[in-house]
Amino acid sequence: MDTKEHILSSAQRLVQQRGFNGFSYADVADEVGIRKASLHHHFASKVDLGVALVEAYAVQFDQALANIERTSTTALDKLQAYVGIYRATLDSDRLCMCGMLATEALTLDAAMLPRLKRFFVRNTEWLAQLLAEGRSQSTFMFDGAAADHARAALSTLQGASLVCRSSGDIDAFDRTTAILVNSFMRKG
Amino acid sequence: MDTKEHILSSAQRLVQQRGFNGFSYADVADEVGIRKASLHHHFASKVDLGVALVEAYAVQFDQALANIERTSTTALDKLQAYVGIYRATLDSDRLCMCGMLATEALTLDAAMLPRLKRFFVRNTEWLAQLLAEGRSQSTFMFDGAAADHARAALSTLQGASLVCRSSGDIDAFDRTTAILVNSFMRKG
DNA sequence: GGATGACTACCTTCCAATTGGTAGGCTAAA
DNA sequence: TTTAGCCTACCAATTGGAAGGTAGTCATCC
Repeated sequence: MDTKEHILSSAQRLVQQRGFNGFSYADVADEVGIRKASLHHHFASKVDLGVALVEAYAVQFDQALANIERTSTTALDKLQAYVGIYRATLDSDRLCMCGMLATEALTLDAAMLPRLKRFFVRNTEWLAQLLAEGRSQSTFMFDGAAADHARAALSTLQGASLVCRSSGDIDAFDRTTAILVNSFMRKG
Repeated sequence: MDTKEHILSSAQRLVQQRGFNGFSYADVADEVGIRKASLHHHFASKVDLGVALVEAYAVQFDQALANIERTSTTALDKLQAYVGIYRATLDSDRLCMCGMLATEALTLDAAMLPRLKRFFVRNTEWLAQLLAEGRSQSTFMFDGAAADHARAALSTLQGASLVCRSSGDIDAFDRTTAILVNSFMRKG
């Protein structure tokens, strides 16, 4: 139980830093301090571990979103807090785990894909509602479907994280997200 | 020579689809139709292959950019043609090779990283010049440094590709890029 | 209360397959 | 005669995983 969580958090970090094809059971075992075979006791196969990782990550993200709803009041605050999630991830030398997995999708077991997809749907829906809320309050301004702008915003955040990993320039990430947030603000 | 190019194009596709950690020398050898050991004759190590891949990809991209300059006249046309590169990549079930590599950066040999970085710098600079050109012609409109908007646009394209790989929804990709292009257009 | 059995968590040992890579030899062209 | 290009045949290390054993913790039933 404690060990299981230890495994999950260790493996999650490894995926976020190195990708699903970039770590092995041996890596996780070393970090957790148990033998490789004991890992198989908790997660019979690497696919099982992968599925558990995506599901655990979805729960974490839902909690983070709920936390934003609780602590932020305005639509702008919420949007900035959402950006802050990605910023914090970058700060710990990680990428969004599902962004990482998405690039590796063609190599992943079929069992992981629907869960992965759901993560993006969930995020897009949450953002869409936020944007729609902001528009109805005249805080935000944009043309067209909120869902499309939500997906575009999510894309920008994922892409900015990826670009930042190559450049190492986190200030550039901040400027990108500033442009993103600003694009929703009323002009004039 | 012909074989060498065959190896490069095969390996490039493998990286774009499965990532640098998602393919092996055996995979390439099978596709090219030679033995694994013969690969080592052309590229002594996988790192050497990786370096050659990034350099070849940079050349390809430079050619594609030059091609845009030659065939497109307006800034808007050029921007749309640039988006078209990513769209075509998605259509062949690939991601931008350097986007793929960027996510795996923490697992790559140090020799690949400066080349990878240069790709993003090059793209950002090209886009920045395009955006600046469009603004000076009053085709585009945006506040602040063109370089920052260029980086943001690149981020959106990379991220939209990644999200599309998970959703499989290429229409959504088109809507995202439409929003991106539209964000530079004069309003009212 | 003590034996029983089920269960959890971990272990050592082993496995076949795959990884990137080496050594050395053959052939054909320059 | 050298060299480029390819081969067969290896290699050690690592991969994910299977087999089977041990120790502790339960609840249950006589």
